[in-house]
Amino acid sequence: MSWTDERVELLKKMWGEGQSASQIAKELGGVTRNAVIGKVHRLGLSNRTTTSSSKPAAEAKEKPAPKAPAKPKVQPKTEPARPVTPEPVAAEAPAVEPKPSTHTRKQIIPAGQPLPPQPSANEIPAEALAKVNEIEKKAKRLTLMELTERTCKWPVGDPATEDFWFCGLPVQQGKPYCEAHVGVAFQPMSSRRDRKR
DNA sequence: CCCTGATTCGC
DNA sequence: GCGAATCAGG
Repeated sequence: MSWTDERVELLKKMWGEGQSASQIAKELGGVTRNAVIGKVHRLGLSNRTTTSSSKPAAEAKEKPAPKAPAKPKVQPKTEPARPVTPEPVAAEAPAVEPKPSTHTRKQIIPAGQPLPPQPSANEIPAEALAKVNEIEKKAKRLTLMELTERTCKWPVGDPATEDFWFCGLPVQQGKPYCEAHVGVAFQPMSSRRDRKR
């Protein structure tokens, strides 16, 4: 297989969408993820919002923009870090914690469903739930038979209905669910402290 | 172990 | 230009 315009176009598109090199390679067929990555680099479109790792920015290799005048902004710290509200860390929060989240919660748990390890009727972080909702839209919607060692086995819908499927997204290493579902499935039981935003 | 992207270097 | 091998990191 060679890099035809079509294939390159698809590559660009998918890469732009944040698809992983392996996924792109799978889609294209006839090439490995290495080939895809190699091509991506040759095309010059490398960095993007990667899912993990990579090089933060140890490099101070500034590419002087065409007209960008040098900006001697000497950052003492590499981390832009979020300006933490200068608040004298008193004891624990005075109890009631602000609940900005809109409770437009949709009942995602019908009834009599053999749900996986759910934190009882516990209160799952609204954020985690929101995350789940989002990814469920992109879920692979696999059937029981289609599940593999690496597909999220989180069930969605009512098993007694046609509207039932398994997430199917790539699982979190080790766990049986994808990242989002792991988030709601495994609650440390006491992780109620602040959120990192 | 699985996965990710980055780089190298012979072809 | 290509991409397997290898590397580095999660």
